[in-house]
Amino acid sequence: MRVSQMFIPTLREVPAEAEIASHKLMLRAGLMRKLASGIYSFLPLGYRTFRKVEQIIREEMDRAGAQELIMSALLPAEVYQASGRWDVFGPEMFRLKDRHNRDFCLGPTHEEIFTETVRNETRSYRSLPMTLYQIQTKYRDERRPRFGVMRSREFVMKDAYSFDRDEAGLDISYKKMYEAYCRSFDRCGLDYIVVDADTGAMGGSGSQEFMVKSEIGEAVIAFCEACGYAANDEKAQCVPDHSHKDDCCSAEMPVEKVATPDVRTIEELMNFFKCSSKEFAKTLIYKADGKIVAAMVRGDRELNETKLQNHLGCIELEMADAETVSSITGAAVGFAGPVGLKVELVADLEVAEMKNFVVGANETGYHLKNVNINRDFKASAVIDLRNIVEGDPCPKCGAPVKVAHGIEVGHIFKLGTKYSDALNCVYLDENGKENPMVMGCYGIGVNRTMAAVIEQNNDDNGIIWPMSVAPYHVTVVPVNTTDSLQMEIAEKIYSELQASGVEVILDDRNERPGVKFKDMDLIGIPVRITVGKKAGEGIVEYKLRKAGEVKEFTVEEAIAQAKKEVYSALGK
RNA sequence: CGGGGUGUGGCUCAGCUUGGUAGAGCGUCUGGUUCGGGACCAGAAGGCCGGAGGUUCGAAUCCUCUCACUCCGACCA
Repeated sequence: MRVSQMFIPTLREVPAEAEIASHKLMLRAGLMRKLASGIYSFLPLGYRTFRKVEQIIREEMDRAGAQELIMSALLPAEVYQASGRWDVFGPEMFRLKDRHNRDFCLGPTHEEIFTETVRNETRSYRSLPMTLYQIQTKYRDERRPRFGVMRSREFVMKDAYSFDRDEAGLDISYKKMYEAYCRSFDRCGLDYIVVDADTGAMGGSGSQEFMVKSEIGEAVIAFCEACGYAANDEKAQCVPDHSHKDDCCSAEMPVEKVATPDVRTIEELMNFFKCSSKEFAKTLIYKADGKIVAAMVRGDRELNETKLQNHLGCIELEMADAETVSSITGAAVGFAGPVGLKVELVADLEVAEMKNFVVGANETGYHLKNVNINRDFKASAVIDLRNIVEGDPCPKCGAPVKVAHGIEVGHIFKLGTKYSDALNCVYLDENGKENPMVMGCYGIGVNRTMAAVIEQNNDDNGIIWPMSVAPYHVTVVPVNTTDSLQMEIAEKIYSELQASGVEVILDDRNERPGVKFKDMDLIGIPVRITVGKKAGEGIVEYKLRKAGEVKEFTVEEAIAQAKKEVYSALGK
């Protein structure tokens, strides 16, 4: 295609709404435009890359034996009502009514629909195992759409569902998907890490997330370079720190009540007591499905709500409001403590290691000193409750872990029989006996994957597409379009590459060379062949977007090199 | 959902405090000079200043309401 004819509305300036590299670049390079908060249109260049990402995923799913189908985005309420998720989703779900006033929604995810479809059509053990997938648009009315296409309200997801006879079968299906995911993300040129994830309220026997390491990632991951352990922070286990065990003050001292007017936060306490935040224990009051519970972590730690939620087995967990806190503790917020508290109390492992620490006195303006677990209060459970932090010992090997942010591009999940039980999706075994199918579900965010590729592959000048997902492989840039010799050579390179199956564009715009170079760098075409001054000698310039240095080739050499470059990168 | 910020031509923004009938740069169009990293000259088009109401002789500017976008937080199968 000739650039003069193409719809590539590049921007010189960064639109004010964009914060992160991929969002800025997707707008500047003319890949997409915003329609409303969290809703985007893909323009031709962006859509080419989008389809390439999609196609890579499709090929790898097919290779793994999964079968593609497509379901409607517009779904009747009944299916979600049957699984109970019509209410669970709440305002996240886009809901609408048809002319008969029947409830519909725009599908936020499709577990129910797949389960129902398979239930209705499949009865025999002979049909299993089976994995189905679709690449389809999802709708979620996110509270806070963010970062362009990273967290949007309309997005395309590849979602796959496996149906097996038993757990052993699920393990095999799951492993195939794991491998397909690795291959997909490898082919997209992503640097990613697979982490153990929390299965949470979904139940199930295991779950992993594919994370692209990036500072802008919303997920926190802990990983160990020594043994390869990696987990989402919701899941990462914290090993208690025993280093305080042998401290000088190991003898339990008598409790002292200390007046601490207006000293509420950990920081204020540190100043008041002149000691480190490790000498305090925080008591946090939560509402778990309406029931009040207290949770304790060391003063310098953050409570991990997922861990608490899993322990309590509750659906909804939120911090209690100030009113509830004072009615439970009898004191203003900031003075809660475990001693004499009349609600269930869960303590972090570390709290059990602490001696003679400071807690709130459940009386406004007072704290208690020299408090000890078991002597002064009892916890209903002592479990891992806190967030892991950089340098904590790895739960597998003990080496210090690293903590990084990640973009979740894929999630694979062993569902077990949660949905098949709920929706009665069963098969008949050899003995004619009914068994629930054992399911797995597997998702990849296509738009998000595309954005993650940009996030990892860019510089000050723009995007640096890996060949596999570049909208075009090669761009031919005649420096001066009024020079007929330059144009002639450029046309020749263009048509020969095109004939060889290389996706090539010709920047025939009558613009100054600087404008064309800037634009081509911005849109990130991997190979640039510049036809300039030395056209008369049959010499052109050859430059890779990612490398920077310019090589001089004859026209034939340049064509051959470009073909080689493209073919080898695509594994042809 | 709580707290902040911003809405002025396609993009980036000024003007608002102290009301007087809308500006710059970039982009676009025309003509010309140019042609190796976002050129120059000349000319032109394009905005009921997010919307509604109010105050006023007069509102982009002040007041009220509302909508949208955005950031921080909470939340996130």
